[in-house]
Amino acid sequence: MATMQDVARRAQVSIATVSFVLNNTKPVTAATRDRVEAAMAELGYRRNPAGSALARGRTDIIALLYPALQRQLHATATRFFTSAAERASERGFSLVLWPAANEAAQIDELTRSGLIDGVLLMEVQLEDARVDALRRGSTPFALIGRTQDPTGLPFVDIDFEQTVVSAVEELVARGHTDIAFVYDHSGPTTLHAYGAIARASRTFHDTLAQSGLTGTSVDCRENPRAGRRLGETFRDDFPDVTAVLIMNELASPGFTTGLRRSGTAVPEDLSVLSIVSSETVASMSDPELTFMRAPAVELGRLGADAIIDRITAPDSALPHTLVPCELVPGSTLGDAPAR
Amino acid sequence: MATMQDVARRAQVSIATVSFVLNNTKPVTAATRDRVEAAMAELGYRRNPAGSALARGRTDIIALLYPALQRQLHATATRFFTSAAERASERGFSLVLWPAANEAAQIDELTRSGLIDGVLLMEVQLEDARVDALRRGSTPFALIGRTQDPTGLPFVDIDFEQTVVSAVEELVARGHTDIAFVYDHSGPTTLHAYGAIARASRTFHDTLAQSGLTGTSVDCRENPRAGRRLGETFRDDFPDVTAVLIMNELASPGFTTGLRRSGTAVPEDLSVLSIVSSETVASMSDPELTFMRAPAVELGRLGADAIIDRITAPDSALPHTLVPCELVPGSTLGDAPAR
DNA sequence: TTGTAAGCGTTATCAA
DNA sequence: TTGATAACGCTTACAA
Repeated sequence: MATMQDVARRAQVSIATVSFVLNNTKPVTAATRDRVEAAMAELGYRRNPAGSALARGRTDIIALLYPALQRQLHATATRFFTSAAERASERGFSLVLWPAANEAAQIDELTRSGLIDGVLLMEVQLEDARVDALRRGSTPFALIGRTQDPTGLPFVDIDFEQTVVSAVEELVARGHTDIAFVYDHSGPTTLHAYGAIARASRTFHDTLAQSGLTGTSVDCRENPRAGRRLGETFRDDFPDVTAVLIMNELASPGFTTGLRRSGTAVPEDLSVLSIVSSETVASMSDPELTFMRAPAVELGRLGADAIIDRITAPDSALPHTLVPCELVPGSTLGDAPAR
Repeated sequence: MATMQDVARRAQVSIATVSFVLNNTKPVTAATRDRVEAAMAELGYRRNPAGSALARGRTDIIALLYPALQRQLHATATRFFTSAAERASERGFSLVLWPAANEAAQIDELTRSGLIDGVLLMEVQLEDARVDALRRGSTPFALIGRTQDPTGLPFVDIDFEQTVVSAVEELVARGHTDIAFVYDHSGPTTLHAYGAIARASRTFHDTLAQSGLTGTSVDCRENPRAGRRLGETFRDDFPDVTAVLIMNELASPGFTTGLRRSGTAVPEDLSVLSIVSSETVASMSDPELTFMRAPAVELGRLGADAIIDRITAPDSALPHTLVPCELVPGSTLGDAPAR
């Protein structure tokens, strides 16, 4: 493994000069530059990141923290990741998924180690101990998601409010007046405390209230079987509901299965609109779900930009970016049945 | 951020002594050890990995290379990852998902950088340029998967041969004599050249041949819609087939949907057995798929052990471990219809 | 424009 | 049992 010293020797220059051409950090005559580059090529030289990190105090590595060990890494989340990684790479950083760092203590550990330059946090909860840990520390960070009060925090997030408003408007425009909102109500081990759920749910009720309507909240765990069970008894349990907003990607295909099995016609008897979902899962359902696509690719890019900006320009304005989901037509949305 | 020097000063010992207690690398009197540990605690000292890496020439970081930027990170793959990460952490290593290193050149880049101690490779193809690159280099590596001829390579993999044999036996025992095997035949951008497909397909035909039967290969892209289209015309296109072995997790729920839509009763008219799949996806199907579960958790652990053994004991025997999938009952397997 | 040399934080050898 | 000290590979004033 060739070192800078080797390159310098071969190019007959000092080690400093090699560094200058490698990093474009000082002007170098074309001739010397050529010699150095030739030497690097011949030796197959690669900068040793450990040495570089030690000298610069930076590693150009960003950790994406996702509770993958506890929660399932679902289709949408993986898109965030790949998109963010791609963007980071464009900007000269490596973004890696760090699975073993999802409690406050582990975050302390990771950030104080100096191994990484910044942290991108996913699956943020309304009250999130990890965010507190990051705040206390000095490692730059950004959130994909938001806490209860994200003032003073750099974040990018899905615009759940706007998404739900659009979704409800869509349903109301089609004449629906009795609408249910399905999501996982269970404790903080799943989505309960996640900002996503909290914001969407509140907006759902607020928006309906403004139209003089009231909505129903329905609980459903995040797996296809729970969705199916819900679907099977839905008509009996909620006879007046004509449209369902479901924010539970994993349960959604099961839900339509359950409806079909119990003889509930979709969308004739019941419209279903899945929000914050993806093509892959929506097309597993029968009929294919009309859904609102999570802007995973865009948010991934924005998230990467957010954390990299924090690192490279700590004084820049904090990003507070919200991106709504976009409606993708399917076969589960219809007009309210006549009464 | 406290350094060793700070700790040494505070504990009134030399920096070397601090290193000895930190790494348990030389005997130290209980008294001094206590002083040092106290100092570390008081200062909240953490070892700086960059310095350590530079001095030791090791980082204790393992990169899991998965073509996540090209292929979708599916449910089963994420289980591999989380399981491997957990095991690595138990053994004192960090295993991170490295998205931007899936071509030979990038692998050179990554391994020569010295940033990581080892590489765990997923989605291995029969002829895999990445494996060649790793062979040429000196970075320890292990495969989750196999090339055409894996002799001399450390690997753990699904026992596709055994899995398919069991699957076929199951179907034959139920009287099926006309069996189709569904998978994605398309080019190397998807599974085509992956060992998984090649091995399973060959075994499928061999096993049937031994029973004096012949099987049919059927092409289907890896997405739910392709599965559905296939299902919709399956009866017409393959009127004699009574059982389907499908190795295409993403397409499988769509396939049952297509069958149902075209009036093909499962399992009365057609049995379906999905191999190398997972609970999550199998239960999205209606009826729920009988499937053979990919041993993701076990293989993840074994993969982590494999690469860590290569790093810590380069002379140990090369692992050649195969683990078959296990049958999980569902509702899509039945006896062959009487003729 | 290029070179010298002092760090960056650890590890590990060699003495004491 | 402990302490000096020379690496490890790179960056970056400061000098020339």
